[in-house]
Amino acid sequence: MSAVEKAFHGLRHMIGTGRLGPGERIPPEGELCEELGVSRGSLREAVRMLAALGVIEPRHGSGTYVSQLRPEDVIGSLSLTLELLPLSGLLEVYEIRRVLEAHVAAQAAARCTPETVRTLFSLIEDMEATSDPTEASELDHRFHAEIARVGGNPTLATLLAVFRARSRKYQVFTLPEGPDLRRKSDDDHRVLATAIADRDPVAAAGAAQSHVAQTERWLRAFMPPVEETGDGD
Amino acid sequence: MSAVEKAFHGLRHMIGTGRLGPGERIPPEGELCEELGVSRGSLREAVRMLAALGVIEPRHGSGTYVSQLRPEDVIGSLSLTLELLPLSGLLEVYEIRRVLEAHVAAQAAARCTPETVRTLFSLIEDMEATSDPTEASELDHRFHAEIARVGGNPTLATLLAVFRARSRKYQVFTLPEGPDLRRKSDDDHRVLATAIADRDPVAAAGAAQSHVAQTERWLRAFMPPVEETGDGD
DNA sequence: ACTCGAAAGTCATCTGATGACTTTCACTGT
DNA sequence: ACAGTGAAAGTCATCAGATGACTTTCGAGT
Repeated sequence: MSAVEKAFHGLRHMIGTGRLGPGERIPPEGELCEELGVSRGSLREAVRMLAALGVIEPRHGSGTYVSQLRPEDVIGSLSLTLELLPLSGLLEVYEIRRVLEAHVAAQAAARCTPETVRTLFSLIEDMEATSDPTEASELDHRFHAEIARVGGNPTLATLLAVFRARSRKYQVFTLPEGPDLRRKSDDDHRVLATAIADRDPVAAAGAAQSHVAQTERWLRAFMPPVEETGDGD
Repeated sequence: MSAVEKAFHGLRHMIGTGRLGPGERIPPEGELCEELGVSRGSLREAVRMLAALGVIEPRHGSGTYVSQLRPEDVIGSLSLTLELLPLSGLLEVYEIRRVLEAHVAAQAAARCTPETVRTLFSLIEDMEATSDPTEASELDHRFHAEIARVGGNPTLATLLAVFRARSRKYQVFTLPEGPDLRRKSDDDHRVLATAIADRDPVAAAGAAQSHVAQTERWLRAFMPPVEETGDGD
């Protein structure tokens, strides 16, 4: 086993066995180097790996701390890499997103409060009122994030936020067809918000699913022509 | 921006813009250090971060290569960290797993072939025949993996495999109640496989969902008594 | 009791040197 | 001409030492 791997697994083991708990500060570099039997350079590389994965968090001048180890912490690390995926792979992600958006919509319908309804329709009105595609995209994000929040599962809400962030990079609303797409999108939002307000989980799930499916079709339409070069390695 | 961040974002940008494509070898450390304006140590830390995230892959003596950038590549990185989550956070993950297992079961029911049916029932028979909890757990994994594979979305199959790997760490089948749990689990499997064989997506989804929910209840029952200390930061 | 500054502790970075592994290619023997 | 062998170049892996930057702590002074 290489030195970096030794340090990486050693640290992971300390956290996994509870020797280092969430939020706790880990020993300084010098001590860990001695205990793990690696140089500072190798240890630092292992620390960076765990930091990239959302497990620990170095603070310059203070020390290195274990994260809270909530699912959101480690899922957030996906946001750094998901945007590197080619569009072809992204469509598989969309199938997952479609299923999960439908689920949170149904959950939100079952749990929604009058205040939630007010918030959702307020966001819709702002969305319909603005002409700035960037602002519209931002409001769209907040609309879906609110539904996910009401759904009651922070981990799932984070996961969907990561998926959406990737989609937003495409900025479909800035295309020549943008206004048409936005009109259709706004309609979808009203149907979805109404289903939630009616506390109708089945209708909400259906509306959310077809909304995501619509976005998926747009991306398909605007993605570069399919390359039939089998992606064999 | 720190030196490591500079290198990290620089590399990520090269990959994101296509200057470095999937499978391609990236320039040697020396060149990248000069181009990015950081020392070798800082560059190596950035490389390790991207490697931990499944984006690049260093090969000793040969060079460092961009991964294929399939969704599975980056999702696989979660398997290193998901097992560090405390059980409380894991239950949120279970809700996601439940929804997605139901979806792949329905998909599998819609797409299944006679060969799939044979494979599934063969696995079930092996599962019922063995008395070794570890082997049973392994067969259970293969059973669900086969369904996910037939579901047709490799990304989703990988994601579910990661979730299951975390659950298997608990080894519920080795508990005193293990035999009872296994009997119930085996029944669930037969119901699920039958629904798939009948090409009945609705029944398959329901069976998968209740199977996961059952596992979830077992974990809840065996998890340490709930700590009511509100987890506010 | 409060403010300020020095000192200690810790992470961040750079430089240089050496080792290990892979790949390439010229050389040698058949 | 061909195959096998071994040396050499290229590349990543690791270590060691020194310096800088930032945070926290604590004591002196007001």
